[in-house]
Amino acid sequence: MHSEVVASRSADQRDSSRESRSGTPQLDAVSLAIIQQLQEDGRRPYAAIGKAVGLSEAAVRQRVQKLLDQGVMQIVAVTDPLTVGFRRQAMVGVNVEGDVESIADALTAMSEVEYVVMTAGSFDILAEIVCEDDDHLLDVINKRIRALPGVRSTESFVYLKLKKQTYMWGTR
Amino acid sequence: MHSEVVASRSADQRDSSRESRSGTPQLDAVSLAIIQQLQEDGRRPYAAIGKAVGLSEAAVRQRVQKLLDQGVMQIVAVTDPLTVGFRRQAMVGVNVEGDVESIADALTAMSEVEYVVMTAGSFDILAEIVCEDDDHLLDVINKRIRALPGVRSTESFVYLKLKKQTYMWGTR
DNA sequence: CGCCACGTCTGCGAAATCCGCAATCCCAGC
DNA sequence: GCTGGGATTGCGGATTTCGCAGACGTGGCG
Repeated sequence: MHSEVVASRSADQRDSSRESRSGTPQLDAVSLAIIQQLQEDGRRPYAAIGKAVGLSEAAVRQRVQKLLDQGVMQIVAVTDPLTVGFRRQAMVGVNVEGDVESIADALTAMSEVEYVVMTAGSFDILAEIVCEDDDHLLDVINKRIRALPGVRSTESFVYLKLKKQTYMWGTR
Repeated sequence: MHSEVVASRSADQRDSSRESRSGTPQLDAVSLAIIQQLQEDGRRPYAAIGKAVGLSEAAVRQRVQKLLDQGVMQIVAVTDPLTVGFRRQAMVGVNVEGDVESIADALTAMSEVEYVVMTAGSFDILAEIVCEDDDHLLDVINKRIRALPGVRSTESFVYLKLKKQTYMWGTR
């Protein structure tokens, strides 16, 4: 009933030969299993997680703390923006002349911008915007984003209906 | 030190005149403050939250449980896909002929698709895809998405660099 | 007005959980 | 074979969670 993870106890928690280029350590099967548990319920007690992954309560606690410290995961409350009073959302595609990264940084600094990613394709940057109403959205796009020096053009996609949003990376 | 929320105790926790059209109840200031606390740390103890928002431990516990039951928020672990072994991500814009929603549903059913939203603009649907490698990504886009009957065209934006991703709705 | 129903808040004791720490184990290097 | 570092375990003590009974405030109704 517990989908026990075997993983030959205390194998390679951090095998330095498997570091990704960004310096982020790879995760072993046990840590992955711990993350999965916490993706189902971020408040699940350490003892319960330990039983599921085959580790003691203290060991789970230690690994969770390390994962948090390393920034591999965070345990947070996520909400539906609509119920929290944000009624307009949009994805904005941005084309840039000159330094793309500095524009991306400028977008990152805006509190209405939830999500910024540099892409390959017909946009240089995609940014998701969360606003309270149409006026607010219009203001952010036309007055603030298009005003940035280096922004050549933008294209907006106003959200009509959010169909799916999961946080289950690795739970497949 | 605690940014106390006053809120004239036991005022309108759920004022039925302020229901949004979707039937989701509006949140009062105290619940919002609780959510903010949990957005900073999803495992923060109820007593600490209570001190911050001016409520007893039991009351906070009750409200959090209700927020979870109502689906207003969820407390989960979120990770950086890269560190969990997903090396390719892309946003895909989809154009549809016929029923948009049924295509959106089909995308929603795919485990590689993290995010599906119906939009106004030059795409009918935006979908975010999380894959293990290029082959996997290619397979999902060309074999699975473009094969859906009703999909007229797609345009892909492969992620080069994720600059920002927050879960702080309402914390502004 | 009195009364009741309903929802929320509080206080409190019992059970479960979290936390820190010292001891142990395991592997790699010398 | 010995040693060092990291991971794990076991264990009390402090803290937190949990369930529940009682209090409080509001609104409906005879």
